[in-house]
Amino acid sequence: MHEVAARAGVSIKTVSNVVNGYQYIRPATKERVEAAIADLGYQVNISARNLRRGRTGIIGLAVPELSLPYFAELADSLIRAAEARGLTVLIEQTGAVRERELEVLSGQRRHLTDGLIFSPLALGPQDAAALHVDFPMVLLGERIFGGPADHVTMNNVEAARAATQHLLDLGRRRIAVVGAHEGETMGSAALRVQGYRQALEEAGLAVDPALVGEAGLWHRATGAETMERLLDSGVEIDAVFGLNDALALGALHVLHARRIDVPGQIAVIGFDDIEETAYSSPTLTTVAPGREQIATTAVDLLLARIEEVEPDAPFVQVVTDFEIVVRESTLGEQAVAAPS
Amino acid sequence: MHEVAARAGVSIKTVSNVVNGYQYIRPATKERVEAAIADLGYQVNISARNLRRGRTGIIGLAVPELSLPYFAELADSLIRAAEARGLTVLIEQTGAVRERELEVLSGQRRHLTDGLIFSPLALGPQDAAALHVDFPMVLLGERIFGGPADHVTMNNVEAARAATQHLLDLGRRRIAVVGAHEGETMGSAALRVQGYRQALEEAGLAVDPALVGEAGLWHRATGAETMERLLDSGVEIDAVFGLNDALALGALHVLHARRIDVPGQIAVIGFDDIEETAYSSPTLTTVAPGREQIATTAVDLLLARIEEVEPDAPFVQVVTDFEIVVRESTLGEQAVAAPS
DNA sequence: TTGTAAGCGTTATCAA
DNA sequence: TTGATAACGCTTACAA
Repeated sequence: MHEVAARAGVSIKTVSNVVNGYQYIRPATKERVEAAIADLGYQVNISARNLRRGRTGIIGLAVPELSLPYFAELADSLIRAAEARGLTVLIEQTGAVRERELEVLSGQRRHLTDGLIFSPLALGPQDAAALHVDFPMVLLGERIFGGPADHVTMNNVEAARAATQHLLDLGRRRIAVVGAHEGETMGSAALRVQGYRQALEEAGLAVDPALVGEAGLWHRATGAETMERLLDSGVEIDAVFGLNDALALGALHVLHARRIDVPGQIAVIGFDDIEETAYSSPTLTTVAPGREQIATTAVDLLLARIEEVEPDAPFVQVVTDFEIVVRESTLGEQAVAAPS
Repeated sequence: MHEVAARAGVSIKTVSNVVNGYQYIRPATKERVEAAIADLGYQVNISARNLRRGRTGIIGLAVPELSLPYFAELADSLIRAAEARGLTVLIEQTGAVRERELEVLSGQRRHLTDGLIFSPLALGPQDAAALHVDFPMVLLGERIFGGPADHVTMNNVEAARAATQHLLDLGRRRIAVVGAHEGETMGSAALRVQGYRQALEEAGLAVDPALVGEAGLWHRATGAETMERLLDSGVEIDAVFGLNDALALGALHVLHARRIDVPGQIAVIGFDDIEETAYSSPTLTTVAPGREQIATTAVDLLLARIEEVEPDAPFVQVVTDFEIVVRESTLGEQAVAAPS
């Protein structure tokens, strides 16, 4: 910057002003400075700017793992939303491990970022205190209620109720769940099972515990295992509600391997609307949670906190929309137009 | 840091020494400083350190998009590898758009990072000059040859030859390709088609141009479209080589929709070994490129450049191993043990 | 409209 | 083994 100033015959302050688009600069001066910048190929040193400004323009994104398609697609949307607002995203993977999720809240990386978008999966009620952080943070997902931070979530209960209702409307009565977390009272699993129960009760059906399959991790592999356990138990099943798409796709895999017709014998619905669901065989009916809306809302909320638009605004909870996307796994192959 | 120094009764230099694990500190002094750090909950200011050290501890990762499972899984591995070496990863999405790929090489973000791992998809021979950058960079993929940077790649020709050979070994003779890029002479598409041709020629078979299906983007949707075009053309086909898994899965989707038995009528093989291939119906035979090896190699190469272990070391090209993973889409359902 | 000078929180140099 | 002091490159009062 000194070199640029010398070459343009001005002070470094003026160079700084030009670089930062300060208004009151004589056009001639500005031109000279810009010429000097171009000649020397000067670029501002971001570290120095960060130090002085106390901001980095980077926001952290903490997710379980990018190899889970839902989080990969979410990260994609968040990166785009952040970029549109001049922010860069630093991704941290927690592996859904409690210790790592706690680290995210206190770690060194927080000094590198202006704020954090955090999708916790392992934190429990006992960790509520750790969420009282002194930096801007937006929580994603359903893990925390009344949390001490802005929070973007969807109406899980209602969405799960609608998904179950969709199966009931098709005449299914023996609807199994894949992915329940026994003993949990908060988090996506608990809420979605709650919606499932509600729908059944409203239809005047009892909830058969034998139909509720546990799966700790929500991966394809655990979905497959749970589906096998359910089938092996001999319980009667005419539909499956996978609490996320990965679980549902794992279940679909097992049903295919056992030559069980989907949706003829068993209809399947998932949750998340990851891209893969439009291409599986059969294609998977699922709940679309409005990923873009979640991403832009989260970034906007975080940016408002970072810029202290309203310093003492109370923490908000934004509930996003959802939609049931009907595909072959519940309606059959004739009824749904193939994509592509 | 000043406060810590005051509390411990030492100079800030000593605090700095303790923080950085400098060797020659009297244990008593060290203890006092550490106590003061704990009391005050002090944490070093990374921006200041970056400014002074001229390094940020962040490396950039530029990929087309995270919603493509291959790149999501690659990013996952790279983030883990970087973390194990004390580095943080900043992800940039280029959307496989040439302008954005060029931006990555010159953009402001480069000042935020110590180096770049770059997986270009759109740059062509005319952009070779832009790759002469003055910061540490490691290239991934097959887009550039003799590039002016370290380069991690796999033997695409050989891998594609092996994939085609696998189909030939099964007795298939009318092997279609999905994903070719006409007119291109470098890049994964060209190399993989080359391997395909080699295998056919070695088997004494002619290459039928009608069997080579174009697909610009390597997504499920384009794979589906290309498969439909091939089928509609009426050309005889008994096997399909998807140049990546997304294309192959898109093709699989169309074959399923048209009630064409896989692998009975048409066998299918993909390329990349994304997780989804182990759960599709049928599961997909594919080429596994050794993702972990690619990730750790890339990070190690980059770190060596950043740390200038050997300042003038010539650029290296590391060729990673591959393996054919045989699943139902070529062998049938009886022959392969199901996962889970 | 532009310049001067202070200071952001570290680390590096060199002396003690 | 430790301390004083000078950078690192920028932004920002404040002054001119």
